[in-house]
Amino acid sequence: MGARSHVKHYERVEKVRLLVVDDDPPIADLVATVARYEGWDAVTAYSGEEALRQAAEFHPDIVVLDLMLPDLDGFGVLDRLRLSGTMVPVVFLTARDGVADRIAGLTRGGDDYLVKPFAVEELMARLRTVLRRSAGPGFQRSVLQVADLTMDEDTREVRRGEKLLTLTPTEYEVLRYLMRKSPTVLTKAQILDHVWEYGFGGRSNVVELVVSRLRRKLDGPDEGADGRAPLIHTVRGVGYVVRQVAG
Amino acid sequence: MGARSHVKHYERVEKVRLLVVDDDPPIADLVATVARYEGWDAVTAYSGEEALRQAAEFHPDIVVLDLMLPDLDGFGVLDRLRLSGTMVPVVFLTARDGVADRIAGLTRGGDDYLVKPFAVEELMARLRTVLRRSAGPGFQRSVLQVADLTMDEDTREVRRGEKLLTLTPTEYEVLRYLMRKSPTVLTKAQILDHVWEYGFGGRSNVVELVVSRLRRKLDGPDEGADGRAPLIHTVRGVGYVVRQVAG
DNA sequence: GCTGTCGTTCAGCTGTCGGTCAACTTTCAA
DNA sequence: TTGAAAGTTGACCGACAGCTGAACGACAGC
Repeated sequence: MGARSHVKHYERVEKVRLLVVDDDPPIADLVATVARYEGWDAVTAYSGEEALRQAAEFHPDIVVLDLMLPDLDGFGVLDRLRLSGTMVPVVFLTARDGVADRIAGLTRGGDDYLVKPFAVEELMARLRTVLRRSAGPGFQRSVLQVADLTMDEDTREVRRGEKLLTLTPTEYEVLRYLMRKSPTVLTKAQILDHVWEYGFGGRSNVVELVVSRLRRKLDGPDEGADGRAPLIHTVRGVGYVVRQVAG
Repeated sequence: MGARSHVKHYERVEKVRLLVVDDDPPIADLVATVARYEGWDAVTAYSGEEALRQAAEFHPDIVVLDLMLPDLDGFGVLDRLRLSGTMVPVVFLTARDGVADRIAGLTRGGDDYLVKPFAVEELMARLRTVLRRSAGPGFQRSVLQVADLTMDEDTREVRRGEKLLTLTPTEYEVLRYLMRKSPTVLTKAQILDHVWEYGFGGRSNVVELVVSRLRRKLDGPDEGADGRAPLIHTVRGVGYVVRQVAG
């Protein structure tokens, strides 16, 4: 990745060790693959017992834990993890209309949760946040910056120069992904795969549409007067990229 | 958290050392996790004997002590702690309809108590208060401030500018949590998990409702005349945040 | 026991968001 | 030069998150 020098947050020296627990192998593998692609060490477990074994052997820094497991459920796994003395932070996965009430309480200790189906970038962002927070007090803010465009991932403030921008959730996610990968060119398929929930059927011009709306907010509605130099560039036949100069 | 300069209270240089004693591991771990999340050093003990051992080794600055313990009960632990000469402050945990009267005498020395089930923010607030008090006479007031909104955690006075506001307990807790974490955006789940008692099932629009009432009290009922610039902002799809400028 | 306060549930309303569609523009190759 | 493919954007609308009035039950103070 190399081009991450613009990401001014706490960077671990050693690889992050991630344990993914989900009884649905494709999901577990998807998450593990994305994490490895980010440079992390990732292992998977498809059951509660396997998860406990892996946790004991692998000593993960963070765990992604599905609540719905064949043998021991997510809460059981968590209890036994805690009983064994480990304080490893956990991000839970849960079905949308599943046990909504049982979700209450999951964000108390700095852990977090996500409903399925989730978007991969969303999950990775939560994992990074939880890791940063659990790294101790005085942890660094995570601020992405490209040219005069800044994004504070804690306050969700996005600024072009001094001007504060108001982005919708989707716009925010797309821009974050583009900024994080800047100055790499991303295909529309990549953006779709990372920002939208896995299993999103509609393949249309959603990405183009969101980019269009983003450009208007970033550069100003009027090209001439208020307009600044565009930051999101189209690479025809390939995709989009955020960087200062045209490419 | 870097951006906590608006919290004008006594800040320790070294980490606070907390010992949590509860025979229910999930509860003890919950408290320990939250404390670590706040940047404290925390250890747990699941029995009276273990508590005494930990106290001798770990030299905590403060102790959270459940009264109901398998071997030695909370009073016993306290007695032996005091016999060993330590004056470490203690915050007791007790069942709701437990021995409320016997507790009363215990809170003399600057100690405090809380009935189970409690809300984690409530517990952390008490711990901070007790710590501040035990830091000696002439301890600093803890006053939270965001823009012209101030909250005195000792007197529970909340002011918008000069105007004194009257908040209900729940409103006070929600606002305190929001102010303490300002300018970070908090999800409704986080607020629910931290301000309400653990084990609170009600997964509804309580948070929205409290925020709605808070806004009316903070900004004035009438948007135009008496109305001030809103301080609590909705971040659609995410949660709420308290800060001066719109986000 | 009565009364007022507080917290919660419920339900209706409203505005926002995100997606589809289609018309329009730009780019590029033949 | 011209046509097709790729990209852009305006118009539209269904779904739903969030807001709030109303009502109710629990509880504390008198």
